[in-house]
Amino acid sequence: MTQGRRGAVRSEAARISILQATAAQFAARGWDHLAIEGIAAAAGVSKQTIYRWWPSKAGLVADCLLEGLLLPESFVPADTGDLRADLTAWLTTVFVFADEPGNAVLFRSLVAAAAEDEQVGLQVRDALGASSALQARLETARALGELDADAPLQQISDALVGVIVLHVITRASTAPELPGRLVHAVTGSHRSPRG
Amino acid sequence: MTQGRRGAVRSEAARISILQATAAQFAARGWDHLAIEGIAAAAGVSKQTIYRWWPSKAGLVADCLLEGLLLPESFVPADTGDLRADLTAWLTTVFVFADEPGNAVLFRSLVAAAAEDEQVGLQVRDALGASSALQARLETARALGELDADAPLQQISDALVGVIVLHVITRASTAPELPGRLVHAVTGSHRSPRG
Amino acid sequence: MTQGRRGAVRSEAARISILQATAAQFAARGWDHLAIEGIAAAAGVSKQTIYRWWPSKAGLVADCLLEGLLLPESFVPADTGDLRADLTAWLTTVFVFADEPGNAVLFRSLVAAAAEDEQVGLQVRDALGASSALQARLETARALGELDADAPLQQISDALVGVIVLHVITRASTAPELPGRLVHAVTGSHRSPRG
Amino acid sequence: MTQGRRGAVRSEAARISILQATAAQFAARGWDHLAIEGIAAAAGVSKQTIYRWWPSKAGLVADCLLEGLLLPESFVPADTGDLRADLTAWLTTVFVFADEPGNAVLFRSLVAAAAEDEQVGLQVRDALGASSALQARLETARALGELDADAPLQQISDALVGVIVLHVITRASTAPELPGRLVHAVTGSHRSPRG
DNA sequence: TCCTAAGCGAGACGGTACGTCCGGTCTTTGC
DNA sequence: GCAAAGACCGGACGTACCGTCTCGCTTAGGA
Repeated sequence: MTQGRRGAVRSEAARISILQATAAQFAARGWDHLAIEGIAAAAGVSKQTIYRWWPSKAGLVADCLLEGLLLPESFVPADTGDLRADLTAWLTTVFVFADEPGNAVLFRSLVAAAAEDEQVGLQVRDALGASSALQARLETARALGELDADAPLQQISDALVGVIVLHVITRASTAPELPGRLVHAVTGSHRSPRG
Repeated sequence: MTQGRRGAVRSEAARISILQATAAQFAARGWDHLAIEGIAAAAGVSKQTIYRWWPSKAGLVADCLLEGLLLPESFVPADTGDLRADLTAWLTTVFVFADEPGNAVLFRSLVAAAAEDEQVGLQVRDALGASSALQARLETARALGELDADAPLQQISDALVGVIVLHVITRASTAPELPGRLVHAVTGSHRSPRG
Repeated sequence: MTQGRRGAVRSEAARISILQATAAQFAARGWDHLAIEGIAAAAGVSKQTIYRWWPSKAGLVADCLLEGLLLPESFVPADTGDLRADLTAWLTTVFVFADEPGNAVLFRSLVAAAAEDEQVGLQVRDALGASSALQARLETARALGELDADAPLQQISDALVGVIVLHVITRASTAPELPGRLVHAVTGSHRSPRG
Repeated sequence: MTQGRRGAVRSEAARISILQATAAQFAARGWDHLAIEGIAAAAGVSKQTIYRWWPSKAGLVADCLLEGLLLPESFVPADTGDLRADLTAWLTTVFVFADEPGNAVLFRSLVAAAAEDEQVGLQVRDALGASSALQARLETARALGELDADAPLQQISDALVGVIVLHVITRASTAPELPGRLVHAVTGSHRSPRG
């Protein structure tokens, strides 16, 4: 009944090995010194096996992001009932992680990769929480009246994620009070404190 | 009187030709297909002349930015007395420029270059107005009471520039109302309308 | 009684299809651009089916020669009673065939294949008539007294075939009188005309 | 006054090193396992330096032949006044050399290379003496009356060289009397012994 | 009638080499 | 002493085949 595809089946071991090697090399050498040959060698795989399944090194990186091999936790803001505190904590976490010397190269490389490939761009945006988790947190806050009913949630989350990206690009040093000020700037007083 | 250095002096013609060729190739082929050999050929210059004066292709791009060869006008927000309107107009200008098909590659490449090189990163940030012009406009607004006295100006401008960068990365399509909503998100109600 | 082998039997259709594809590809692309994958594709056969039955591409070519798929007629000298005339005619035929633009590649490739593989080497030699037909014609001539009783028949035929091979290798152009002169050189006056 | 070409000059060391490596690899691995990458590695040279100066591996081999790196002595027949003896000695020398186990691969590879490339073909023919030295010896013999005035010298030498090539191809074993019989066959009685 | 061995197509896999591009360095010549 | 021309070593690109190896199916004797 099944239409019966013939021929050997794709090697899952090879797939995993390739993605892990990609993640390792990407973190170690950065986006534009990332070499398919290097990945193949590190993965113990022939180049052709990579080219058979991925169109480019961008595709490899996008898949690594999908599998969570590059950004291990996917930065989910907590929900303690206090939106600003939660966002500040979340932003602090991201900044601390991104400023970790080992991760700085990784983050910059992610931005570079995102700039050169649409897939990676979207993946990075999601991985930084822009779409799902962060959005959800904002919606909760709006439902609870912490934000105005017409607050531009999408734009708020874009601003937050954008700030992270800009931070990565400019290699700005992070003062401890920065996340709080950023959250303050971005959430403004969409819910008037006096309201 | 002159302290007497002998030998030929640096050729200004070569310098200009190189930077112009860099700008042209950068816009045409993007950051990571930008080749020093290609620049040298297009500039009618030997590779050595490039390596003698610049340490890397990032340095070339940084110099192009400095000379305004890549972002011809440096996006300066107007000052009509209405901060939100001015910022919205400014943001619209930037988005329109960035979404121009010919400029999209350029912008993405700038982000990629910025991510890989600190010099370029800072240069890009300034070129997008984050430091000087945008900052000045915000200060004016604060002085006029459009913003609270303790409004986090630096963070507001970072959020705006960050949003631009994120927009470039994710290749998001721009709805006409988007700049307004972003400005709304970022300027929030730092000065309460009811205050 | 039968020693009992079970399982499907070798597909004659596949065998033929493979040899025909080999012959076609060999004539079209030459010996060292001859690809097993190409043969398999052209024959509508899997690579494994080829490797199951032949050890190498040389084996394939040798089999093609055996089946007469490469040198359709096996150049046989006529016997009109005049040895020199017969050999000249035969040599002319071979030269004309070999100089045919479509066949030149084929001949050169045959020599290349012969040089790299013993089986093919012997097969080619036979196909050019060195052993059987040519030899037989010389023996007839000797029996009739056209050649001395102690004429070195084997060496005469080797010289003739060798000249063909050299001609193929050097891509020499063929003057019409060349075959006659060669026959003259090689048969010399083993039977003295004055004798 | 000199027309003045600028830029670094071709490295003679590299040229020599490449040709020597080619000769070594060719003798060791044969024509169709001869790899440009292998030559480059053995010569301590980048691939580009090879491709800059030679169009193909055939060109490399042809140059090796020109420089005498493959066939060290260029097989010149002696002149003792006895043509047949000289040719027999010469042919014996060639056969002995070609049957040397180390040289057999070399000779076969030369034939293969010659079959695939015209330059190499002509070079091989010359190196085997067909054109100059052998021809000269035959002319001397004709002048002395050892050969008829109208003896087809070119064809005689072609037959001799052709026999060598055929010998190489068919991997025939060489009986000691073979060269004599071949010379007998080829020189026949162009000068009638009774004349 | 099953069982089992073999043939066969498809095709994934680790490799080797291809010929090209470009990086960064060095050398030669001319101004 | 700068600049052009350009050769050089090295590393990676993406492609083509190699020969081996599963897969899932078909074919054809023995049990």
